[in-house]
Amino acid sequence: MARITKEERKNGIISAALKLFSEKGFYITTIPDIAEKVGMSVGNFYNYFTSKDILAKELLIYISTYLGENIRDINERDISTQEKIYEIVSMYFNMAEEKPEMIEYFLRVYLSNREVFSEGCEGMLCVSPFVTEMMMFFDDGVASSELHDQDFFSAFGLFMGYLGGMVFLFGEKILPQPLEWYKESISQNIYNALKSR
Amino acid sequence: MARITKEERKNGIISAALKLFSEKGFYITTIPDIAEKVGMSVGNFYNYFTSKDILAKELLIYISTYLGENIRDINERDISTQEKIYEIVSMYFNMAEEKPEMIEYFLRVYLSNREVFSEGCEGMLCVSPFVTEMMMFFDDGVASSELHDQDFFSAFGLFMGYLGGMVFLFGEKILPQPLEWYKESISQNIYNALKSR
Amino acid sequence: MARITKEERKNGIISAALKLFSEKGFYITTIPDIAEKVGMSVGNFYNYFTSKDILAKELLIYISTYLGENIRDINERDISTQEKIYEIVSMYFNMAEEKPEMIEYFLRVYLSNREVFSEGCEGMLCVSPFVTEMMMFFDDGVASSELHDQDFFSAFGLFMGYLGGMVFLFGEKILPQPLEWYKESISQNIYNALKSR
Amino acid sequence: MARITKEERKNGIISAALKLFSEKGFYITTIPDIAEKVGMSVGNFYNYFTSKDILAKELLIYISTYLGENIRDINERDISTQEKIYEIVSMYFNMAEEKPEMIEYFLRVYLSNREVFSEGCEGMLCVSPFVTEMMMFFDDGVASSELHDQDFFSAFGLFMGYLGGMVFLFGEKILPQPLEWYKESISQNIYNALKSR
DNA sequence: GATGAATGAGCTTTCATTCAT
DNA sequence: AATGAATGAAAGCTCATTCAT
Repeated sequence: MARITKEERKNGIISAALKLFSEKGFYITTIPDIAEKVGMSVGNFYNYFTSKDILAKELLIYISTYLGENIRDINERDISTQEKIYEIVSMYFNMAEEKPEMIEYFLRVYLSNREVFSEGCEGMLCVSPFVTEMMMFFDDGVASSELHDQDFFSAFGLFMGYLGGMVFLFGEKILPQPLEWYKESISQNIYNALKSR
Repeated sequence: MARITKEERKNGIISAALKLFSEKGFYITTIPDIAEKVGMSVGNFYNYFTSKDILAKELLIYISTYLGENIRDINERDISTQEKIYEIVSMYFNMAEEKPEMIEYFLRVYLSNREVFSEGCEGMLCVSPFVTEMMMFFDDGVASSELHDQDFFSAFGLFMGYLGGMVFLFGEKILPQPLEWYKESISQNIYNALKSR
Repeated sequence: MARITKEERKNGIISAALKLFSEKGFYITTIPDIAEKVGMSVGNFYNYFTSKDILAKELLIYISTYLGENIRDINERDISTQEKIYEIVSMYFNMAEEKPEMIEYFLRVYLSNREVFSEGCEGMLCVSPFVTEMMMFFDDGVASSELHDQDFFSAFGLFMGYLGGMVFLFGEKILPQPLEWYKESISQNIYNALKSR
Repeated sequence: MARITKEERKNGIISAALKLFSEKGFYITTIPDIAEKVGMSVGNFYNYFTSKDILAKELLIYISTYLGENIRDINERDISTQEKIYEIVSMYFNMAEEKPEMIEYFLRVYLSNREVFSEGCEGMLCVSPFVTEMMMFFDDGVASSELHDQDFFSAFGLFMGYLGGMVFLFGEKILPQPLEWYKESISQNIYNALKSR
């Protein structure tokens, strides 16, 4: 009799909203749009998320957690830092191809609708699961003398800005090659930039 | 008797809109907001720009041209590629501090409101003055054997993604130091990533 | 406890809009006008009709159907064609006195706001229930040799143009007598014009 | 040095407005539209007509006068009433083909935008040059015993409603034949309806 | 006479959110 | 939990008309 649990309903909304927000943008996507995609009434939507903004914030935490977990998996492997860089780039690009809504949500919704996240996600609050894991990565690399000891944000901005930039170009259909194709050179560039001197 | 010319009026709108869009976002900013900031009636606004979307596109071209000109100035100087990198980073960070609305517009409005720019700014159409100049920079660097000969987008994504990422962190007030402070390490990182091997 | 059904709401709008459009014209009548007359919020209006134009088209079909049904009732009676003419004229004038909004909508909204009906009501699309019935009337009259066999539009234009013209004069308060008063002479004129020779 | 006289300017406006109003309707046509078509500034337009409504009324008088003159020419000819009917129908249809803006203005602007003409054109005030001439026509026909002595409006409504109806069908591109083609049968129908019995 | 920038009220339409059922 | 009709504020945009030049 497989009842749909509250948890499943919530996941359904998350999944639908993620797709719509990342495709059409936060303001273009309406609550009726989302409700329709889940197959649920508008009124009922509000039993799961008390506002559009709250939904956006939960989505952000959801993605950040997911990304963080993926990076932790890589961090925990017994491979060199250079190999880790390659793995993170691969994972990120893979996600951008397989589940583009996640990365696109980051780039298009989070990075640009400040007003939506200003209350409750100040600083890196909603994004910390992912940022923390990147910190671990750098610290490990520096500890093992594979990476140059530098300010975290200089390194973080390079890594994530670079990947974000590439995915943006990919999303705009500007890249002449598939994302896959750039993995090597990009990992190499990142490594060259960060390695100990 | 210092009449306000049509050109000046248009510039007034551009300047006001740039500020508002970059601060509050495209959808939160209303035409009445802009008109009020310029000190002009709503109706009159439409004598200068036929729609909100058109304004957004003209703004993009305006910024791209401005950025492109600044980069050309650097490109034309008789300095090493490594120094050019430093100059571009400086110029970019300087702009982010002095005229934050320009860079923020790029990051927050252009990069995320696809639907606004999809008609008329396909590909890199409205952004070409700036992109072209970055191409020149890379080509020159490769020609003089200072830079590693690689795919343009790999290099472009690194450079602009990195700078964009830093400015984003700066805008979010996450950076513990002023942007200025990062110029050296970031230029170095970029140079290390791109230099000939 | 006598809830208002969706159907009743829609009919309420139709009825209010019909009155307002026919009295004040399509462009002078605003959606707030209509909503207020139905006792409903502006927003809610759009749950029933997706645009002002759509409403206008549905209204036209509504009237055309209503008129068509009335003519069919007359067509099916076992009376002479001359009597049918009298009955149609009576019915039309009666309607113009009792439910003037219907005829006036035809004359004032449909006949003159081409741009509103150009998409979706091309030719006689939205008006066919009524036109079809008039065709039946003529065909029957010709078949029984009571009417002269002539081009349909020559006959249709006479009949409807004449009636429309009279109702227009009536609406302009130009007629010295009530519409009622003209029934005989007009029916006679029409019959004389169309009867077999 | 052929200066453009005030009169010529006014005629230019009349001609342009007539075309625009009849094609697009009164409310869709804007004063800037008209000014542009005449090649004149918006501000200057108001030196010739003090408002859009005034223009509409002057247009109506202009057309009514023109139509009246054409009918007088026919009335004054030494031909039978039946021939006069044919001549009037011909003239009217000819005008509808050659200068459609005039007839269309009558049908689409005057007949349906009551609010525009309600002040200043009450009753048949602005249309009297034309109506008067039609009255003469009927009176003459009755006096010579060619027409049945009946109420003026019964006859007028038939004549003008019929012609208007046909031109409407023509304008809607519903008629399978050119207007020309219907002249005979329509004149005959009108004569049959009105002739003395 | 001529210009056209300027005004501002008002229009159609949208949408997050509520709440009676 | 679930429904979806209802609200109403606010958005983008238009246009007749004015008036300083």
